[in-house]
Amino acid sequence: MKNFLLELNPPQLEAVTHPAGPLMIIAGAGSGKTRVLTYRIAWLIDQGVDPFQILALTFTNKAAGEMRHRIEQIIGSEARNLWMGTFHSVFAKILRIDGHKLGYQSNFSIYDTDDSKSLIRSIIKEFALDDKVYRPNFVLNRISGAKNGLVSWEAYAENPLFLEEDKAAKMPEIGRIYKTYQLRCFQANAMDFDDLLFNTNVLFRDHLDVLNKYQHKFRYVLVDEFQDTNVSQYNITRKLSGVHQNITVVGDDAQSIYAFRGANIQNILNFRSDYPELHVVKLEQNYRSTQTIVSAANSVIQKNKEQLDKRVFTENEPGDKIELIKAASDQEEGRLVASRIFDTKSKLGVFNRDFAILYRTNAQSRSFEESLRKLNIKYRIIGGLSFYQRKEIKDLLAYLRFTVNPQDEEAFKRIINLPKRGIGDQTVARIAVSAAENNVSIWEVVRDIYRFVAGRAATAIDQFAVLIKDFQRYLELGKDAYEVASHVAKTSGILRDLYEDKTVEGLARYENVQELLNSIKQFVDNPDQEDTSLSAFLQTVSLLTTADTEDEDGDHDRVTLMTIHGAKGLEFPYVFVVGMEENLFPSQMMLQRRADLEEERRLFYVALTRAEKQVVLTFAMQRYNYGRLNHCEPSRFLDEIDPEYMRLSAQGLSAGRNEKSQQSRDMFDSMLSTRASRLAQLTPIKSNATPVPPANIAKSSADSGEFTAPSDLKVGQRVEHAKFGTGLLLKLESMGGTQKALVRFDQVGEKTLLLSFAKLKVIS
DNA sequence: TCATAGCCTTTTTTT
DNA sequence: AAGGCTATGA
Repeated sequence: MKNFLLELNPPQLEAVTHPAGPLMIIAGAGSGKTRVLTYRIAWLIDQGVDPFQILALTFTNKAAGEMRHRIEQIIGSEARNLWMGTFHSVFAKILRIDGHKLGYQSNFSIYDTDDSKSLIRSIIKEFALDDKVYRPNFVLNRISGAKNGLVSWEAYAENPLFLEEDKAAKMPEIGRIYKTYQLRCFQANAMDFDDLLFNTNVLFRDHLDVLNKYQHKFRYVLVDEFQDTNVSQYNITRKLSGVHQNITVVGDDAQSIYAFRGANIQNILNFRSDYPELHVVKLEQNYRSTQTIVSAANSVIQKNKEQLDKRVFTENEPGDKIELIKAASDQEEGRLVASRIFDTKSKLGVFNRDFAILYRTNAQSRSFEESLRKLNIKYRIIGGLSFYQRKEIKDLLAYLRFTVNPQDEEAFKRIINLPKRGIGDQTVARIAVSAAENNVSIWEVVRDIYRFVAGRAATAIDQFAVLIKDFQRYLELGKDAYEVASHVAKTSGILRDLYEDKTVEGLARYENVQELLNSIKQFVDNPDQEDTSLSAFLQTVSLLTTADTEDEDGDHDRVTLMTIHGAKGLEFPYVFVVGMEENLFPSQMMLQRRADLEEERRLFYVALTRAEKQVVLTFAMQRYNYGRLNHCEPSRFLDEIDPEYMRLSAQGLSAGRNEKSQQSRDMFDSMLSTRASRLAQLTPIKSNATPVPPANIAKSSADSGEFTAPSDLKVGQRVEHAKFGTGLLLKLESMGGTQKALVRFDQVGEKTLLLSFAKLKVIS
């Protein structure tokens, strides 16, 4: 143990060996945060703390696994007894044990976003509301936001602010939808992601014996990525550490990128007032990146108003400048990045695994996949449409879910007519009515269908019921997850249906199901896995994080492709941050509010600071989006990097063989020179420079952060749009912070424009 | 009553 | 580009 401590610098050592009481570690990018957290846990155990008494909450399950592994190397196999995992997985476990006090059974289902959305959609339909006004996505976000802020449906219905906002957004029924949604989840013995945290809060609030149990169990509570916790999560940790007060949080306000999920920078500030005895340690030395990268990242993040006082520095070598590459299209962007990786590999003798391509949206991965494949460069994609989101996988999982928890309404809807057994919407609706009339669950109707419904459809339903009862018998016999799952796959007809589909896609789907069965087998055969029940497997699957997905084969030498969100906590020698275009990064949706722009900037900061040796930024002039070719402008963030640390690359010039490419070359040249002069005009950023308001969005009204339309825009005016020409403004509409204008254009007819006031000019 | 073709809308990040 | 919804035909 002692030897390990020798490797640490003074603030790191201070953090690791802080004896007891509340501790906050403000850890700048690349300052050895994970190492400190790991050593601190090892140190605690070395000091005689029982691993059973330590709870560590991490951001991904993979991070937890790796940390556990490293601790094991330091102090031995005792480390297995640590409680470690994501908030969601740890508290799902606790709810399985104690959730019955809230009326849930321990086999409760976990609804994913699709399930939630589908339930919301059916409630909207049942209420005979217009789903164009009540957009399921919006409603779900609203409910999720309430739950993450610990607002119950009861409280929501009484809150004048929410009611006011909903009325203004023309959605006065959201409170009623929220209530029904919660009741339906409860009846289905299901919790969504937010419920796992919300219900833990309720459990700890209403059942002090339970709270007491865990308060005494966990003498030490540690929270990683604290800047990304929301109120609901914060409240749980605060309660848990209420007795011993031994809470350690590690975070960096500059890397807070989950406000859209309810994360609250304010938590860091609240923390100080909640724990007057708080000890604060700042880790400011960056061991990861070159001086250039650290300085460039600092020059960007300094534009944010909202941040703690901190000075990240490094003693590493200066390193290469940040390169900016311009591409004609998204396809060329892919080619340039791929060939750049190819060249760097052969020139410097580095490996695929030394490169990461980071983008803002998952959809951007395509062009890079194609060009990497062409050059025979192996890659892995993290996130995106993951394995577990594929239809055939979700279908089988729905069968398994329904077998474990026959109250699961969403799983039922998914499988009742799959494979096709002639049970349509009408029949399902009739079952639902029957269930409601007799005040029993849907499963109770299905399992005794002849008692409730007679007729042709009843036979088909009875067959379905017999099938499920057979699956349930397997569970009762104590078969493990693999035995049940392979039986279900064979007997349900899913596998047979896919087998008969001889198309390429059908074959792939068949293999996917086989692969799922393989992974269940692995789960069951894992010696570390104590609980090999189907229920345990389902829980693990539904709480997997994107970073948790394993490499398919043992080949680790791959270029990594992922969103910047997915790159949190990771590092790579060479990082490409691609798609540096206005409205893509920063995202169009985020530009409405000042606070959100700051979050996008933090995201850019995270992207830059992933790199050890070099950053390459790229942008395209044209990009396919929603099946359309769009013209793009370079991102404002490019202007925010101190030009001292940047270099424009001449790459992207395809050799001019004809007039057309000569033309585009000229355009590119002039582009480069205006770009260069714009960069040169920027004076280096001083430490307390005031943020420059973005020029091309409407001015925010003071600091309220609300978007306001120019006041001179009125219905009936003639307006001009850069793309669509002139027209007549028919209607102005504001909904939930989203502003719309309906314009009848002379040339192209009526169009609804989103947030495009800046591009609308009044001409009469 | 059900299945399918074509129309229409969406429009970020993740547990 | 993809998924949901509606109209149409079986």
